[in-house]
Amino acid sequence: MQPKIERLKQVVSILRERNGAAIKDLAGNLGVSEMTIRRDLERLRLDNVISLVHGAAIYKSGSSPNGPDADYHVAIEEAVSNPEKERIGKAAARMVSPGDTIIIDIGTTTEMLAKHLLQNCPITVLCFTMNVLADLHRKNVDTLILGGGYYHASTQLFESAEAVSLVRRIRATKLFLSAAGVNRDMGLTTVNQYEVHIKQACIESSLKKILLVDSKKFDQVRPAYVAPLNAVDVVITDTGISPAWIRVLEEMGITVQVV
Amino acid sequence: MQPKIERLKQVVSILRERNGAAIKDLAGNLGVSEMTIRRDLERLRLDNVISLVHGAAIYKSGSSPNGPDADYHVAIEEAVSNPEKERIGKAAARMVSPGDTIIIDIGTTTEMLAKHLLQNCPITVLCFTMNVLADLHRKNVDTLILGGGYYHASTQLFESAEAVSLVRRIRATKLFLSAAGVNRDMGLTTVNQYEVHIKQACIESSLKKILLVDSKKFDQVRPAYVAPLNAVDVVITDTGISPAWIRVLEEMGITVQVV
DNA sequence: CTTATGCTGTTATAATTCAAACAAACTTGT
DNA sequence: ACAAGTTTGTTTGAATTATAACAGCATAAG
Repeated sequence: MQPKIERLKQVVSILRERNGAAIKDLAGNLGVSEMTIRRDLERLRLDNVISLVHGAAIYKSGSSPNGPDADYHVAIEEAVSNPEKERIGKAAARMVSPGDTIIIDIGTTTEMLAKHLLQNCPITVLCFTMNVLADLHRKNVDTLILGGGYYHASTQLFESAEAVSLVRRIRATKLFLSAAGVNRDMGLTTVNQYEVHIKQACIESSLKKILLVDSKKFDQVRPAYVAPLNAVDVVITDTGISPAWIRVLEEMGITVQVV
Repeated sequence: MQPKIERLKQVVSILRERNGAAIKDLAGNLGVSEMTIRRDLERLRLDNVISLVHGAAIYKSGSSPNGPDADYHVAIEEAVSNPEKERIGKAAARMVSPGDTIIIDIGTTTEMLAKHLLQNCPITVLCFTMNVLADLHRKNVDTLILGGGYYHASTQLFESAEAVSLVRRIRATKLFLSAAGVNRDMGLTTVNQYEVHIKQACIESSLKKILLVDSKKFDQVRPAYVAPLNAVDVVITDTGISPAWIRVLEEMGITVQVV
């Protein structure tokens, strides 16, 4: 039941973003069979979220407010957009000033930063993922740099040794870093080993390091070690953080911003 | 010609309103055959207004490169969907076999190749531009590699020294090359110097080099030298090529395909 | 008047998708 | 641990759509 709900959210997210999609594409993107997607879509159709045509689903943007299962629709929509992460991203966007060169790290929280960046802001941005790229593509940022390489469809991430070289050639005023685990003794950790070199290079190339993590990440440990806690200068997180953690961070000289 | 433009506008209007529609429905609503709708949609797809899936079309919102898509008729009048380049791209797409690793060079002609590539074809693709990336992003190719770097908004191109390194690490079965000038004595030339290293690296990393050029490019010379004519194995061009040029190329051992 | 050109519709064949049924894998509750 | 209920993937024949090729028809130019 849990994985199914998660997949349904992803399906709705994709359909909303693209206005619709072929069943074959959805199956490929989510790594499940077409039959599974078909059953998911049938459920969404009954809830009036989409309309089905032969081979594809089309998102209904003019949502029916008084549909029989409108609650379900809203529930899915809200769950898709995580309010904590959105607030964190918004706060991070406020820290960006004209003239900055910023690096946007991989991760769902840092994606929110890209969405909330102002239009026509004269900044230089370095990023590594397709969705951040798509967001910035239309925002007329001054300079846009992408660390290229092999594309991972599941995470929309480009990865290569050359991207690391590219980062090393760059000097940024601010880095917006993410982490899957934040532990006092084990430091900042992430899931995939290939992210490590990129993240470390980003830390070394940036003047001010800003960590964006929702409060669930505290005390967690993930397999790939990135850096010690004191590698960062600022932490932006949500109100779920414990007072003890705030004390720990501030004793290390880290500024904590709770949103 | 006038009734067709009118119908195209209606099609765009419907698709924009509903986010997308089945071909069968469009044919019914507009009172024409499905074949006609299919041809209309193919044109809209090449103009990047919609994406096509089996049985339906999905409207692309906000992806219009210049200005609001409200006055799409401008794009239609422009209709720069250059038929020669389209045929060349289609012919090139037919040369791609499952299992291939292909490099798609920069240029408007090579873009057409990306648009005509089959969905779910198990190939590895290396590219350098945003629009090719966007085309391939949803086609479920086996592996997708992007040479990253600084983004040039005007040409939708990523450029960096690291992209050249990336190309050097790769071995492709087929390269689809473009050129701004093709001259017997001056060889293959292009406009910008920064394209040269990429193109040369692509040539060195590829087994079979296929040049895609419309016939207007013959005899022209551009400032940046790329390679001699005999660096390529196959030339695909349109029927505007002169018999003399065909003879010249074939005497060099180059296969010429006219479409 | 004839030719050329572009647009539309029809056909036949190929390719893709659908829907149902069953089996395997995973959850859940006892 | 066991059984009941979900969820997912695969297979099959049937239905739908795609593509290419050809023919009809209008319009415009010579």
